[in-house]
Amino acid sequence: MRVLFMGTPDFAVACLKGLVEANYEVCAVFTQPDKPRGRKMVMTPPDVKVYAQELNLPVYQPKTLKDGEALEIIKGYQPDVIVVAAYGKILPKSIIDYPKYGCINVHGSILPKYRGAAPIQWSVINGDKETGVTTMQMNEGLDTGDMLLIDKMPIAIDDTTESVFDKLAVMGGEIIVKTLKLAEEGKLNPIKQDDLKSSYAPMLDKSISEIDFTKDALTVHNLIRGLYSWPIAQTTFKGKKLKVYKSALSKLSGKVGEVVSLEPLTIACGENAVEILELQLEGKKRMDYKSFLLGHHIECGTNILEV
RNA sequence: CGCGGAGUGGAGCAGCUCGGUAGCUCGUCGGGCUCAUAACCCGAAGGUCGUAGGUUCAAAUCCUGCCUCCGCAA
Repeated sequence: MRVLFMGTPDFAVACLKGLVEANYEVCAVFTQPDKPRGRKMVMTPPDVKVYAQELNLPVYQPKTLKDGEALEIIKGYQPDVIVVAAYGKILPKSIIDYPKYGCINVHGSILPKYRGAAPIQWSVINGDKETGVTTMQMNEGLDTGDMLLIDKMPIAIDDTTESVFDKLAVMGGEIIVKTLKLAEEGKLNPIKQDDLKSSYAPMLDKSISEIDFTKDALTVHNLIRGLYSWPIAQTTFKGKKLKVYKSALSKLSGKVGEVVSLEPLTIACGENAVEILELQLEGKKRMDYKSFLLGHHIECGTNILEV
């Protein structure tokens, strides 16, 4: 089975890796164009490109798939199936319909929940106890294709978006191989998505990263771990941005924003409190709460929102 | 040249405005107290103050270049 792969970030790398290690013939890889990143705007290639080049696979980074050019390239490889994982571009019908087995997408949620760009992030932010990966037969809609296989896993209270990503990526690499195998054997059983149960998980942006301590501790904690490792939940301390990298739930309580313990640093929320374990003040390095307290002697009872 | 913050013993910070031989909290090491301790008491080690120059009798502190880290913006 000739596979053409499309994907961009590390999540997609795991899928590609799964295919390669299962000895599928990956004929070519499509990924997003290199983009400038970081403070110095250095052009950085997507993770998938780096990995594909290690394997000496041909890599294509078209700006768009909508002109006929991409389709021509694809036709040149005559793939039996196109596997898409976190590619970040909409595929036109002409491409979706081209391969014998169509286009199969690996999605980081239990569809139809969390269609869209950031399913994993939102499942953590919302405090879901379970998530998973779904493979689907792509159609023209946004993650609306018929579901092929689903694999589930629990989300622990101390999981972060990053840790869930890692686990789901591995599962993604496995489920896509299973899916292709069943496809070849004609044993797939596509199931229509129930649109009424669907939800949308839009790309994250920094506008939601401000911590609202009036919410209950669990909500705050979910935001912190859901935004890890990007864009990181934040609050304000002495007029400067304070990013919170890691937190845990505390049984203590107090007025909103009040420091109720220093061991560890614990801030009261609308209900209960969160332990702030790792943080970073604007202009400073990321550090644990202990180091932070050495340089900023804060006392119990201080309202962190008012200093 | 996108905007801004920062580089001070192992860690986190103060000192820099008003130049004059380095301080705080913690850690480390030694000793003491204690049934015991991450608690307490006494003592010790450890710093070319990012780097290269300049001004000066004298610079962590003022001026200039460079390096590195970080926040914002992209």
